[in-house]
Amino acid sequence: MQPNHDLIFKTLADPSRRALFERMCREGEQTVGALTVHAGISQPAVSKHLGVLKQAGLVLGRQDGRNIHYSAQIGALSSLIDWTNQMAGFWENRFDDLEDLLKRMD
Amino acid sequence: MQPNHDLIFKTLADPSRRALFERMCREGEQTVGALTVHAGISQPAVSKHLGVLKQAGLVLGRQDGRNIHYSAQIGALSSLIDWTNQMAGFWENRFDDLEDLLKRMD
DNA sequence: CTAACATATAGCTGCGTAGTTATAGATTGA
DNA sequence: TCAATCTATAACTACGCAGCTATATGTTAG
Repeated sequence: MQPNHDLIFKTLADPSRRALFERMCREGEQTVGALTVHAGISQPAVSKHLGVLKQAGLVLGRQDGRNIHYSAQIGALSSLIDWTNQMAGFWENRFDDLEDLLKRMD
Repeated sequence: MQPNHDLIFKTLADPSRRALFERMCREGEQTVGALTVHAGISQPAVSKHLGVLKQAGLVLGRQDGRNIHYSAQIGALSSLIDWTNQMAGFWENRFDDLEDLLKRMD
């Protein structure tokens, strides 16, 4: 699990892509066709977005005949959570340092 | 606190911008000049990024003479945390539903 | 085998934006 | 007031990429 924060952020920065991911989180496995119906964009556009999501590890495809069922891989969000926690950690450490400094100034 | 997920994701999707934000989280208030030294891009580019970060509420500027000290507003990340929790929530609910279904099938 | 269906790829177009240099605006010190 | 310093804005360029249509690939049904 490298810190591929860039890939995750860039992938989720697109609204269409985020909507696709959200739908899969809400409703589980979905075929490309089903996703296309609600996406408001063309099927090729959906396919391309799914490719990007897959590349980022956010989604997995399971072939079933001529359908492919895509599902959200919630674990891929850990990268996001890690980054956020890291930022919050830095934030707190700075206050801890300040506190220490103030204590030493008694 | 609207769900301006789009703004937050788009803002943090840029590596230069994320690096600036990270640095402010790590080291607290920084002047534009100090940030520019480590950013690897020109001062105008840094200024523009700071403008975008500010617009997204991720950063705040405090004027001090001819310097402006920018600081990370860690609270703005709550939008990100909310979204992640929401996704995880959907995920879990789907398993709960499945569990219920299986129970009713006894 | 063939037609119909499901998804992916190719090729193109337009827009958004990150970067640049040049310059303006603002603030301080002499 | 003038020069130096710090930051922001203007104007431009280049590139990435999201969207489209058309078509290829793959799969099942008949």
